Amino acid sequence: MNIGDVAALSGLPAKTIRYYEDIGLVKPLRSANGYRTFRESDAHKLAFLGRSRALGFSIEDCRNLLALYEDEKRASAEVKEIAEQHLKRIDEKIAELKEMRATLAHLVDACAGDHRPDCPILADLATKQKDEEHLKKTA
Amino acid sequence: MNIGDVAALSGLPAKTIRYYEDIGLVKPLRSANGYRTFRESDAHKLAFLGRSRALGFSIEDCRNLLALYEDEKRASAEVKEIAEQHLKRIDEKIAELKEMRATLAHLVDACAGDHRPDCPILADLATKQKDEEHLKKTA
DNA sequence: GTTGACCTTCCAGCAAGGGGAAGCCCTAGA
DNA sequence: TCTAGGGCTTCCCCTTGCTGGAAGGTCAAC
Repeated sequence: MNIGDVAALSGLPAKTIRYYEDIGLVKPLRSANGYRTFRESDAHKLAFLGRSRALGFSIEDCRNLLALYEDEKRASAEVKEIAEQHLKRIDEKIAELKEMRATLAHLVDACAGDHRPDCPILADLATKQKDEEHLKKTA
Repeated sequence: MNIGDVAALSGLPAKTIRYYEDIGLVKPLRSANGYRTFRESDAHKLAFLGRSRALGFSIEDCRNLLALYEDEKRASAEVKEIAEQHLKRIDEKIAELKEMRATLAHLVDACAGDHRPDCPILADLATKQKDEEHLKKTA
């Protein structure tokens, strides 16, 4: 298989596949003309990577997951550990975004959004920075 | 004020402040020895930027917000528009993360996490990529 | 033989800074 | 007066995970 074929199969852009070779995630063979030649197992790995990435795993996580996947003697605990860590990071990110969202929604609500210059959003952005310290100190 | 002072005031690292000057967000003066000299208004802007960034606005959003902030004749509608767009992006991101989270939590739950190699997480990562297409085609 | 679709490598860049080197500047203390 | 230290400067590379483009080789079809 050439890179185009495996790209179509895995759903990954050819550029991404070359990059994955670059960083050692896959090791396709080369044919006489210099083209990359992918085996079934390479296509399989790439699909695995695509799926892992889609779940938000970092490249380093993917590398570890792939190694575990290929290790017949792995302990599922190792896989679970990686997944749980990632789950935790996702939860943290969600919490962070929700907090932003709450503040922002509040401000958007308070803003008239008309032709006048008065704007609670700008007022908040302009004043909070010192008030926060103030509040902490005086609280 | 030197950069260290304004860094302490705004809570931004000196590196970040230099970067913000680089990309034209602030324009501190220079004293004879080459040191940056920040006015009150610069400190104010930097705090504004810090707060905007903390709410997740992109640098370009920040640039626009800052311009509106300084424009006495702005329409609050313009500010609101930027904030609403950002709110929308946050909501999309949260939705995306929640979907990842759901899948991942499901898999983690199903995994024994012991010394045995059998692992639903790996099984899922290994098979979903083609099944998905399959499902779409055969559905 | 010549298009046009592939494929190759390399270089540059995105966001939004962080790390660290090499080298001024300024002040305080012995 | 010298020296140590801390702060400041510029510069360039590193990060994550790719993406785009330029310059050029290859291959199958017409």
